[in-house]
Formats: sequence, C-alpha cells, structure tokens
Amino acid sequence: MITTDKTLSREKLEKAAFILKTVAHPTRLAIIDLLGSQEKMSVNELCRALDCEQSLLSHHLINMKLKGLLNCEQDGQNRFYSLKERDVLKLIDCIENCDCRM
Amino acid sequence: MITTDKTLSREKLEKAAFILKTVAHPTRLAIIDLLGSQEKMSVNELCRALDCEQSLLSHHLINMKLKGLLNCEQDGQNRFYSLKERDVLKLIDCIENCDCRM
DNA sequence: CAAATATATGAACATATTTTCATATTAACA
DNA sequence: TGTTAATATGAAAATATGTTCATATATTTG
Repeated sequence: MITTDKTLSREKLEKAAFILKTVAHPTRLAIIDLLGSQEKMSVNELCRALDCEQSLLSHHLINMKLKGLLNCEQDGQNRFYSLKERDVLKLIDCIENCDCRM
Repeated sequence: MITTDKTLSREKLEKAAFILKTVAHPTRLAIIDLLGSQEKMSVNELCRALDCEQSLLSHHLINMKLKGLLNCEQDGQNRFYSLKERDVLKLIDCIENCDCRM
C-alpha cells in the first residue's frame, strides 16, 4: 500500500499498536528492563527478581516471545530468555524522558 | 523510593506502562501521528481524516487528554486538540525502527 | 526408575478496554 | 427563539487481557 502523504498507513499503525500493547504492562516492562542489563535470565531468576508467580510469568514470557520481543534458549532444565531486539529499550527511555502527566 | 540498582522502580514501570497503554491503539496512534504534522485539529477534521465515528473518536480524545497526552482548546463550536508533548512522537519512530516481527 | 526441579499449558475466572447507540450540551445563526 | 452543527456523555454490549489454579511435560539426579 502506498501512502500518499507523510502520515503512517493503517497497517503500520496497527503493527505499532500491536507491539506497544505487548510492552504496555508493568511486569512485561520490568522483564524488558531487567534483560536490558542482564543479557539472559532463566524463568526462575526472573521469577525471583520480579516476585511474580511462575505460571503467570511463563504466560508473559511466552506471549512476548510469540510477539517477537524475546528469544528463548534452553539449557538443561532452564530456559533463558533474552531480548531479541535491544531497540525496545529505547521505548523505555522514550517514556522516561517524556513527561506526560499521569 | 530509592532504587538500589540500575533497574527501574515498580512505580516508574507502572507509570510507563500506563502511558504506553494509552498510546497502544491504532486509532490513538493515528491521532498522535496526525497531530505530529498538523499542530492542531478539530474533532471533525480528525473524524474525517481517520474515518472514525464521532462519538468513538471523542472518547479516545478525552481519554488521551485525561492521560496528559493531548491539549484541547475551544474555538466556537469546534474543539481543537493538539499534542501536549511532542516527545510522544519519538515513540512512534522508536517502534518504526525496531523490527520486532509480526 | 523414582523423586525433584524447572517450565509450560489450558481452562475458568476476573477485570479492563473498546465500541455502539441514544441522547445531552453548547455555540452559532437565521 | 428555533434550528443546525459540533462535540460530549453515559450506559450497555462486545471483546480482549490478565490472573489463578491444577496439572502436564521434560530434565536432572540419586
């Protein structure tokens, strides 16, 4: 589809919203934040760090992986999740510096 | 609250998620995108540009205003909405350039 | 192999968000 | 003042998301 002006196509907007939606959750943001400074972490490590119930965390992780945000690599009984694109970290900076009120 | 490491506080994460959630919708993203290149637009103009039902758009706009994303200024029977913080535009760039799949 | 540990799965439930529709409000103008 | 145009409001309905819980699967280790 060809956009005739400088405005984004509906398709792009939908894709962007889709990704943003995946990121827009405190726990998921925390996961991204942690993996920004830790390279890779097992579910258990994340569990402790985030004080989040195992199954719930698992749901989040799988969801994020599905949406292309995370990578997962198995090592024995552990699974290590990592950021697939460190670019998402910029989103956090972006928000941090943008002072919309609450 | 003092964060002892380089990780974001739960509070900050919650605030960030809150803002991201507001942005994470195709129509709302489109509004931001439009207002990025147009300074201010009336509800009607937005309606046409987005091909969005008046009342639905109104709900979105008021929501975005409430969350501190938009400004609104009245002129006669029109209300002109504008970005309160052009910084949110960076979010869109951010996403545009981050190629998570899907 | 049995037990323990790590993680995933799926269904049920709870909650939140989005959309629609009918109607209210406000301003302009004949 | 009555009518029209622009926008807002609120409740109901539709849909999506998040959470919990019980259980499954897979891996390691004794």
